[in-house]
Amino acid sequence: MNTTPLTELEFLTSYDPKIYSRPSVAVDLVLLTVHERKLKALLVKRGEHPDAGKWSLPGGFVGIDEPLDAAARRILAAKAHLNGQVFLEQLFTFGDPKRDPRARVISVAHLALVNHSRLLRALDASPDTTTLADVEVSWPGESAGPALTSLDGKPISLAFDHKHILGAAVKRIRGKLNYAPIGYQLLPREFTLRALQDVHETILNRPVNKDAFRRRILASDELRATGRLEEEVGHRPAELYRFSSSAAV
Amino acid sequence: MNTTPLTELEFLTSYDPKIYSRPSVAVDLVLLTVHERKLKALLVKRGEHPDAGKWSLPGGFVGIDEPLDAAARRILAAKAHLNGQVFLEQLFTFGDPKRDPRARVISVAHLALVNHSRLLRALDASPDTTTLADVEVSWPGESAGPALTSLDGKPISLAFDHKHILGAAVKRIRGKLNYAPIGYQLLPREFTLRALQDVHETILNRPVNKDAFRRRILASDELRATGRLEEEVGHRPAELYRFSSSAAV
DNA sequence: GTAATAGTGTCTTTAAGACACTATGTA
DNA sequence: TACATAGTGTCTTAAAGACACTATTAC
Repeated sequence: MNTTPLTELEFLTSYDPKIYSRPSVAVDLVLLTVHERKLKALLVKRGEHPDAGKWSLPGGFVGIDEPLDAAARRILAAKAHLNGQVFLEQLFTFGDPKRDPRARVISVAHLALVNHSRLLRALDASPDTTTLADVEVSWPGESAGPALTSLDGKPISLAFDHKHILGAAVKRIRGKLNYAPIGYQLLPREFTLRALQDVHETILNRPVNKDAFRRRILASDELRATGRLEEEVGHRPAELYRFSSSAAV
Repeated sequence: MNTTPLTELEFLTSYDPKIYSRPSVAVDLVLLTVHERKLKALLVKRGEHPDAGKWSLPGGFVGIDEPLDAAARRILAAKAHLNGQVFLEQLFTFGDPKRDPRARVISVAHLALVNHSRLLRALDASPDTTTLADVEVSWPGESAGPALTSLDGKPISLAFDHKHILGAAVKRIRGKLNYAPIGYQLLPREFTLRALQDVHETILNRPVNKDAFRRRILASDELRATGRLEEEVGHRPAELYRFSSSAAV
């Protein structure tokens, strides 16, 4: 058996005759945050056709030697000016040949979560081609579908298949809430249990039982009480907690 | 604003200067089945370097106009001779730049499930470069890691990063068992509750409570009793069930 | 009849939900 | 003081686990 390494070109042409019509690979980013009991996603305004003027998820092509998550973090830094620790995970790969009318572009969608005030500070340094749109999903529980987005109460439509990517992101974060401690990613380092419950209710789009929520969260040993209280709230202040393995933010 | 459509070449060269060094995109397939209380995966023997002679997951490049799931089904037909209805879902996209030493190949891994006897019939028509290897995973519950594979009790190592792809597949199917009716995908059209429980125990690699399992499965309304009994079993025969929405197999 | 597994009934345990009650800050 | 929300204690409910018991077929 011939074990002499082929050159990359030999390999590709022998294995993949369509080497010169390979798909492009991009990363699109669903950056979610929660503010005032609303789920919000970062969008950027498209400057070029197709869909020029429409809002879209931030994205970009993957470098030839760049890991997928590195591309996602590069886009996170470029479009949202977020550099430090940010929750990020791969979501799903969208590969419909017609999803981009110009060419075959396969998009490896990623989900990122960041707390609202940190995001606002970062976006202050951004051009005004970005916005935080409200995200609404009508479907409950385990079902799924596209997400609806609006700005100042007015519905907006997204470029390409981005409403489906956003829908997949909402489904993912709803599912993860049940078994993974991710709510704190959307809050400042110290927060009250009520604030965490608000985040859960916003994401799930339904009320959650206060007693059971407190019992479950505290029993899970994921939070650490600080002993300090919130201030200036006009009523009895709640105790502040931190996430236990404080690699957070 | 110029709204004249660019040609694809103009678009790609302006947007993606590295057009001529784009990654290749492949699909790798984790085809799982269960037989005699063992989880098994379809492997193919590599004929070419690197890793010539090693076992690997079946895979192939994605056509320029081919949807990702279509590529997965094409590979399913080519490597396992499976053509009809087969459970298939996208798993995860593996994009480490060094995962293939020859070139940048991004792999969109897919998970497929099929019942053992149907698979054996299909594989009868296959060359002997395929095998069904035993899959073992040591990590329990929600944790994860690479999978171990063995043939006739002897450990085998897989090509590329395929042990990690296989590990992700086992994690996925374990998670899905908790909320989705997928066990029946691994059984013939009619099966006993005990057989379904065996499948669950094999995948989860732990015993499951018989009473609770029966109650939960029957309450979920996913199964339909046939009224008929299994035969020739040497003891009291169990009733045969079918999956309710019998799009199955 | 015995062996072996199928299938049922019921008690215990665990976690969620309901709800009333007390606690403690601001105004 | 009133008010609003924080936080606790306990009862109810739902589902899982434990376990004993009956049922039915092969032999």
